[in-house]
Amino acid sequence: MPEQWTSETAHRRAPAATQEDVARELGISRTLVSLALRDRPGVSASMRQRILETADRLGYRRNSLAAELAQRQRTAVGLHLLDAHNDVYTTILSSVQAVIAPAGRRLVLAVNSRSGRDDPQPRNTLLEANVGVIISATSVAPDDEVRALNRILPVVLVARRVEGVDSVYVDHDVGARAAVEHLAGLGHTRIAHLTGPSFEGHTQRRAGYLEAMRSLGLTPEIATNPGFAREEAFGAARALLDRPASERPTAVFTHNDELALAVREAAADLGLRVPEDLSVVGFDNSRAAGLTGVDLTTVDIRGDELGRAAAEAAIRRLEHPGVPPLQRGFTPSLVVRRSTAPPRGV
Amino acid sequence: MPEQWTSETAHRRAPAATQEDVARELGISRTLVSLALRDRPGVSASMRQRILETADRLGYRRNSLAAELAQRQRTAVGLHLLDAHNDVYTTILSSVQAVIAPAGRRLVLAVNSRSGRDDPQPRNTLLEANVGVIISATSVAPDDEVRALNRILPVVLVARRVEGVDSVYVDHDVGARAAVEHLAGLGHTRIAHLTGPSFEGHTQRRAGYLEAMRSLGLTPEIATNPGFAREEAFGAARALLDRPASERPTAVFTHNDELALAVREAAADLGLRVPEDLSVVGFDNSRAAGLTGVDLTTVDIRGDELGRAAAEAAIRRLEHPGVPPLQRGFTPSLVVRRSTAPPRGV
DNA sequence: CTGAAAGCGCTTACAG
DNA sequence: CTGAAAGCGCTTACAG
Repeated sequence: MPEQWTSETAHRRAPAATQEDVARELGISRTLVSLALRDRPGVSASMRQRILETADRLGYRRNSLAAELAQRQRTAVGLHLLDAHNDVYTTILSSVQAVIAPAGRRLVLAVNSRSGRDDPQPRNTLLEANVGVIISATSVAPDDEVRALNRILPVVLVARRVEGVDSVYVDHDVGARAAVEHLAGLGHTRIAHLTGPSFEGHTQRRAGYLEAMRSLGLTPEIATNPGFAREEAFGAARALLDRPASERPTAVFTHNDELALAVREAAADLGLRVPEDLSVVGFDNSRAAGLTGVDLTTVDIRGDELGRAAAEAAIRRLEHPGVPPLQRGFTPSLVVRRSTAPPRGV
Repeated sequence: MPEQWTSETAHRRAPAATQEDVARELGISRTLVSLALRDRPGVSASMRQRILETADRLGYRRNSLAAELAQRQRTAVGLHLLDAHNDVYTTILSSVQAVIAPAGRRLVLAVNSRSGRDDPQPRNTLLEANVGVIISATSVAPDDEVRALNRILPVVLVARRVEGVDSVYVDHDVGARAAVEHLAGLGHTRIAHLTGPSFEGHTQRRAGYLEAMRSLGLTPEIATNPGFAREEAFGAARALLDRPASERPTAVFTHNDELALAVREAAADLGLRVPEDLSVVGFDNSRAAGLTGVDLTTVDIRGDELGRAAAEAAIRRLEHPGVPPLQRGFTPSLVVRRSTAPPRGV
């Protein structure tokens, strides 16, 4: 602290009171204070009462970090998010919070600095923050790395499945197939897929698309975008659509809703109407997809159930470290809204 | 830990290596290890090299919580959010992260359990998590409580101004005035305001509305919704619109974009088109407002600048505890999109 | 019921 | 350049 501030006592804060302070005030031992504050047996009712009052009067706040250190425990939950802008992650975040907070645990958050890229920093922050478990809602690391991390600190995977690691997963391929079949059922044949970067945890949607196209006897076309965020997908989306009507796909199925939003924008930019000129199906059923005026047909991964289940799995892992890995699957379902229709001339 | 897991060694994790382990391995003192690991002077180059290698080999991870305790420092940043579903908060969250993470600090997150209500838990969690500063993006507590908290632990307010407390604020009344004047300029006279619960930090928008209406010689009408979230505002929005055309407001200005979204939905439900039958102006310029198909006219509070500025203020406060309170204002600006038009018959 | 002591993983004077 | 000791705020055996 620089010398020049030393005189500004107005903004100085008194150091927080500790158990030591409470004990000294009462002329008793720290042990008693600790016990009383945590409502543990071994303190007389009257003494407990006096301790509580004094603690209150002194403005005592428990330092839960010191407590954890002393207890050789890790009670905090780390949450690793790929991208805080995508509201699927936000939904997951708040449903995780909805379970973690009432359980009296703290949530340490780490977000990748750049969407759609791997980034070692969040993981390190979480490891050093002494969390007891990491909920990972980012499918960017290879399976082996996930397993390696899981050997150091328990990991709970969200929307992804890795053998040997707690996984609250989604059958992405089932969802992708439903999307393609919906489109084909409408009469589309030129159904393109806009995908994101090829991380190991992210290939299932594309695989489902390919498989569905193949089994329907249709020719797949895949365009790849370097990231997962809407803002950086406009170019790829436009490139996909900017060609003669006879060659242009009549429907686009995207890796996630963010990319679908970009496709809608690109379509609007090219004067194509959705769904009259172009059908669009997203993935995730993010909050944005359901907005009046957006009305995006999409595959619902039930982000809030996923988040809740992940948080519960995290707490379970913390309470029973030795329990076998959880593998809990959710089946996604197609939500048909207004961004899909039969192609022109059908 | 229950007895039955004791045998499941497969899922056991070895306790993390400590500086002590590294020191023992090398037959040196902990001091040296600590110094070398933090790149401090006082260790020979060769010894430092050996320490780093050994630490690496042992999979040593610094326990930054223990380090903070020993350093009598609080380096973590707490972020208190009102509602993780509203994407203004999400925007703030990610811009805060964008500053905090590169600074090597950890972010502890606390979110109110129920939107639009006061909730003591997040504050307590943050206090016990030993954060050094709380960035508060929730205007729900009275000014005095904010000051009281600020006396215990430095607070940085987002989108709100309280004297004596670091504030990265917005002139909400200026924004409200701009919204009303825009509407009046289009020819509207029956301009209603849909507001949220009356917390002390939340009255400026309404005050700006009232003042603008008064100075334009128009009769204000205020409807109150019990919360700030879209999901719980449909009823109030519908009640506001469900009356004969001659008595119905031709324009609604809402406390935030979430409420504006609810108004749009209620309008659609009643068969009213936006903007032909009803103009809607929101507040915040959330991500949703800018989506193609939503195109909401709104007041931009520059959530990302706000978040960044708040995070910088937080770091400044941590580094220079005695510095006088920051009061940094942002002027909001109206973003005209497609949800506003002249009223029918003008 | 109450207290003295040791320890969690780390850092910081203080000696040598 | 290196190490022994004390301490951060807390908890946990262990005695009395």
